Amino acid sequence: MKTGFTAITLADQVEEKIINFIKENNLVPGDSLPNEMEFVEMMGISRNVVREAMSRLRMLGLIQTRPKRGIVVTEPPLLNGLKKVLDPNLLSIGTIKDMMGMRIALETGITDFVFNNVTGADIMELEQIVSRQEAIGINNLSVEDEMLFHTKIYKIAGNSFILQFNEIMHPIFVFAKQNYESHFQPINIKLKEQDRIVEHADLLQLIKIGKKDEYRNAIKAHLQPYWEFLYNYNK
Amino acid sequence: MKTGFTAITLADQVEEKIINFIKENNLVPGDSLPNEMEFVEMMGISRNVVREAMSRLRMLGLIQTRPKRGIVVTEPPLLNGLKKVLDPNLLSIGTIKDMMGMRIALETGITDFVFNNVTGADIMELEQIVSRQEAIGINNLSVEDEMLFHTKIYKIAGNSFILQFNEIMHPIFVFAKQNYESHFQPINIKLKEQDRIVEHADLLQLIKIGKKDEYRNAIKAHLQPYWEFLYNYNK
DNA sequence: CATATACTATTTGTAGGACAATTATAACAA
DNA sequence: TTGTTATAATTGTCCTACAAATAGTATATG
Repeated sequence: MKTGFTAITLADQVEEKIINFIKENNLVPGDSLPNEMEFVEMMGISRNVVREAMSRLRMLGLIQTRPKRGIVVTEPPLLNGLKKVLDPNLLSIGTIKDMMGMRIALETGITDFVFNNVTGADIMELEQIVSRQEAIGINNLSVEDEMLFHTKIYKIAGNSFILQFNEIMHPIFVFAKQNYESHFQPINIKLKEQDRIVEHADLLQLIKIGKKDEYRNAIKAHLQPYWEFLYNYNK
Repeated sequence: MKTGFTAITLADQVEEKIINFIKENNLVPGDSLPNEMEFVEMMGISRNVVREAMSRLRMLGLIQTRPKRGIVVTEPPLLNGLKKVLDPNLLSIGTIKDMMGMRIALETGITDFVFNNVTGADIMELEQIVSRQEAIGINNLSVEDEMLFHTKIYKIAGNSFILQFNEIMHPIFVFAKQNYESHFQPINIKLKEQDRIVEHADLLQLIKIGKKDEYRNAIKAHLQPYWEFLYNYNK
């Protein structure tokens, strides 16, 4: 049985042609595109097909369309597509594991940026986050609590693309954490057996005393259990 | 003048509803969706609108559609959308700079993975790449030549998502490199004034002798000029 | 009985026409 | 000059029709 094959539709081709049209004519955000009927005539196809293609580009944020005004090129938000597609239910464990790996690489990789940019005010904010989390108790931390600390770290790094990427990865982290904890419940039992777990307080301390290399190792140790766990996990 | 506002169309809403339908019913790759006409009746809209929404999901790789068979959920390739949208002409310098920053963070961040996974065969392959590049001469390296070395590093890291991401970022790297070199031509003049440039041969040497921390600093030094350059660059 | 072939019905793919909704532009009025 | 109104152009939505592909069934064939 033939499987997986999907025909290339006219909409697919027209979508590509329109993207090429933008590139070949060096259009930049703010420039106008020909209107729907002009594309219809240019390509000898029906308006429906043009509209399907435009609808795609519109969703990606590559164009904006308004009655009478026509079609205008816009600066696309880069991660629109990824956001819509990133549902752990639809992804293989291998993919989820790779994404957690990417997250680890990213968060260790921004260490230099973090240490370059961090201010006294940042540290104060981190201290507040940590003390609030200690009040809650490490065993009761929700994923959102957990996220607060990391998001602040990303903000200090000062790269809005990375920040955005991290936000979008959130469902993956939720998935990894929930499944991890449902296996090693309660999580702290498992962790007490090992060397003491790396907590946010430890990470903050390393930032405060400027131990960059130790921080890099610590943040990795903080995240890696979830990644390693995914090796043995079956959905 | 009102600007930037784009109406929320029916297609936008239907797209969202279909995605929610998949999530709420816990559909996984291989499961079937209701066909077009069923959605038409469910939502009281025209078939055109449903088709626009489906066309979007199809583009993202979230579904496959075939006559008679209907609509089937598929595991989405995560970066379909990003790939279509990533054209340096359409992006602000700030965004491009952030993406280069992400690349630097990623490539430094995978250092641990690289050193954990690297084999003798990998090193031999890297040696071949480096010696070929030295034959060409560092000043004559095309972006594609340059890329060969880095792509191999990413492969060693063994994370296909990161590898894919790097491939998609290629246009950004081309843009950064070309503009950098058109400012400091020839690039080597500029670099000779500084401490000796970090070349692929140096990176390879550090891998061979297992100097992980030095490698991490070196790979950063190797890439950072492009990133810093973007600060002062105006399109 | 097994296997290949042809048929049928269903569903997506494409086309074209009609009208509604929106709004940039022009024309006009104050 | 400024504000209002009319207009015309363009996208947004709906509808109908048919083409193309194909899963499933029926039929023919060895």
